[in-house]
Amino acid sequence: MAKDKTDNGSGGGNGGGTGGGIQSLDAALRVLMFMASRPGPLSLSELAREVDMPPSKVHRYLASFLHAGLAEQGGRSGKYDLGAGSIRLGLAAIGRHDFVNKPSAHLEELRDATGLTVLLSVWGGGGATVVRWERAASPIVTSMGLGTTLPLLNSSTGRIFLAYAPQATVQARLAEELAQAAQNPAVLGDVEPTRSGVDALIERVRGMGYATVYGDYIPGLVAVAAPILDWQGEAQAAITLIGTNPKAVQDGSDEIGHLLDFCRAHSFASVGSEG
Amino acid sequence: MAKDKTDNGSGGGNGGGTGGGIQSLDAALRVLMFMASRPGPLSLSELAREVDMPPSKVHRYLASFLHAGLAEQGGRSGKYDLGAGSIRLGLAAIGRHDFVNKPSAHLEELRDATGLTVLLSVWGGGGATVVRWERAASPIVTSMGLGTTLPLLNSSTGRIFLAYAPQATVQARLAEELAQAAQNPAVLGDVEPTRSGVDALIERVRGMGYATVYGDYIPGLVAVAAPILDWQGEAQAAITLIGTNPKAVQDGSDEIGHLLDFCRAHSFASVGSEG
DNA sequence: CAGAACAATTGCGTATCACGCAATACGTTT
DNA sequence: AAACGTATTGCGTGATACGCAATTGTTCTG
Repeated sequence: MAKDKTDNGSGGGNGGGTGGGIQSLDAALRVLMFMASRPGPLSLSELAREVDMPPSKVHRYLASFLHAGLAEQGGRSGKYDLGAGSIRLGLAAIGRHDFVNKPSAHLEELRDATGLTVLLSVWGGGGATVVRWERAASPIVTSMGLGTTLPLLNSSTGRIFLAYAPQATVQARLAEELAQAAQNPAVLGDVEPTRSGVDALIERVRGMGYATVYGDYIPGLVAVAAPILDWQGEAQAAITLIGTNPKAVQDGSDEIGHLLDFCRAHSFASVGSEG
Repeated sequence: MAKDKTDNGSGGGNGGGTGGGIQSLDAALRVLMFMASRPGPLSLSELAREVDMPPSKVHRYLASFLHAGLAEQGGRSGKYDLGAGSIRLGLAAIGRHDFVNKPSAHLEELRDATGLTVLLSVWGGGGATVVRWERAASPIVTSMGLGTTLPLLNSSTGRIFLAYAPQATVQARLAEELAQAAQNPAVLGDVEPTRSGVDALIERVRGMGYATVYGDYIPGLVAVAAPILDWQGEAQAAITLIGTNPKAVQDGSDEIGHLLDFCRAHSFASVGSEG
């Protein structure tokens, strides 16, 4: 009895768009992922407006996120941001990917072989993010470190993802940087801030299998980066060498040879032309 | 108004443990964070047993996680694991994390819990530099303040960086202090000013997870310091407690317990062995 | 310093929906 | 082929998440 009230078949699963999930959880996770898509903290009202939900609803989601440590609330302003729990979650997820795990154990060897600072970056959160690094002895004073997000166009690391990551992945960031570069064309020495200029850059990088910059991102520093490719030939990670001596990153240098050997050893596809 | 029927206060908010969150979301996030705490994929039944929930409940949570990309389902066995969305979320959080400002907001609590002066230092400018501090009630007159650079060998703060910062970082400073100590061996009470003496010190600090000094740097003051570690196990900052009572910094004291709790809460690696 | 304007938070009732149970589909083992 | 264990899916109902609106807290303004 009391059967006729169930006209929608909602209880528990549903046959609709989500495909068997929980509606409130889907809504909550949409809020969480939206927070991840934004560069910084958000106020409750901003967040509620952007995800098109009542503030009280979002507030209760946030209370649960706070409790789980996935989000944190900034002191005075009361703005919300991702928290330490999100970092733990992300590190756990990163730690399971062989494309990060395998190389990171050997970064030290690469540093010793080249004498340069070594970075391992992955794409996420709207940019190339440094997740491992090994410092060289030479005192490189910079604000860079673990967690740094590198630009797409004027860092060697970014250029690797530009050339070897799926277009859809980098598109949003590319549009941003192109718009920004249109106002400051000077910062991009060797690239035209246009669609065709970018295509030419991609061709150039793919042809070489690596990317170099000479003080474009940080004056006085030179860098060279190469991709770690999965079976589809897409970049899962990038390895970057950073130093001060331009000769170290010139075509055909021993350092680049070591870098390419390293990336080849940890890739499931070859960097060259054939697939 | 003021109906007396509100005995549980369940609707919307609740007055219980979570503090205003959503129960189903709390449960779902417990599942997610549990997955993060495990090294690899888990089957539905394992997961359900471990978090003590019915499998069907967990299954619906996982369906939502799948849609959000936070989890993925392994092809053959149907096991569940963290997905690309977790990486995106984590990288977004990593990019915003600040190893200085996040702990700074809670230094006051540590001071109140211990009754000691609290310092937060980072490595910069060629040495351990004090960037935050909370003065305790007892007036400790010293020439120390913001921007003070602490010695590597005979301050507890310096010893933390000696033991937990990359060798390349502290190398130059270490050479300086060793050369200086060779002329004045007296100032280093418990350490031989030799390479092997330093190695023994490092081992000692790492074994304990913290470092103490008794008036070595400033006569009449005792100090204990512990590291805040990033996910590579390297020190990003050091927290130091300073007082006058030697008993406060003796092994097993409450003050050291609070210090270690504090550092653990702000670290992404454990001080014990290494990660 | 008072008051207004705005944002964040919290009660409350009700319609909704997530939960538990049990049946089914799926895959692997004997 | 049969049997077992696991993942998945309907279903009804009681718990509960939602929207609304009152309230508190905080910042701007006169």
